[in-house]
Amino acid sequence: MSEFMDEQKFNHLIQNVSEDELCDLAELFKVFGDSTRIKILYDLFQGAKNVTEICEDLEMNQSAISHQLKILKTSKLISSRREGKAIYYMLADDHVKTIIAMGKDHIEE
Amino acid sequence: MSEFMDEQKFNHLIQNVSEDELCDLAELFKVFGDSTRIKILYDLFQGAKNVTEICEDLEMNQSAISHQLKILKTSKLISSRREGKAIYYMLADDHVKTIIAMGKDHIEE
DNA sequence: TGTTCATATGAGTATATTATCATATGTTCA
DNA sequence: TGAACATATGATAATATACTCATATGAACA
Repeated sequence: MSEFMDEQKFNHLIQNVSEDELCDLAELFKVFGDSTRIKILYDLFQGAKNVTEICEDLEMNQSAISHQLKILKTSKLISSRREGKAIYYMLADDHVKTIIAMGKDHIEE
Repeated sequence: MSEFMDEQKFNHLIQNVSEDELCDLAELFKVFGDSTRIKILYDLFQGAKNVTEICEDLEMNQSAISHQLKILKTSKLISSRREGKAIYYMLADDHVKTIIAMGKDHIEE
């Protein structure tokens, strides 16, 4: 079925998805569906970064970044730890990379 | 790296993604980030359906569905064929199923 | 050709979203 | 403790989005 995924797990995942689960899925993808947020996520592919570093990388102001970091954290796509004055953000798990890779694979055709 | 994807292809996909490509990715995920659209896509997991059938399945009015079908088609997530008066829509390729499966896998944790 | 069925489309409205600005919170260190 | 740095947050304004309504387009068939 899929080029990338074990067929049994794949079939399990896409069977009998309830309306509520579909809404949760939409909420998840909505988080990926903003260029600022996806740039932050991609920036974190390099490893943990604090807010100031992310602001510099994206050339955006601190408040805008903080607002988006909050959304990413609420969706559990990133986690954070404090180090002195700075707060470091990092990807929560490999799903983020995988989902982005899937999207890219689609676009590349 | 990923549980689901060949490591070499995976690494290729996520390396050196340009800012423009990240914006395109955001645009793609934005399409998945609406509950009506994701319900339509999931409805089409069952196979090709015409507009009337989709309206009945989702219990939504025809105009709303047509508007969203247009967005899905523009993003090349679905394709269509005419059969007499009816127009049948179907998933454009397996990426749609894979991306949704990835999202579900993330949510299930 | 005119009527009916199926779908698409444009305009308008209500809602959601994002960035900015101002300011608050929290940490470090003199 | 107070100044400086790092981050978070609330309010606002601008923009984007999705649904509805009315209507247009297109196919089939009498």
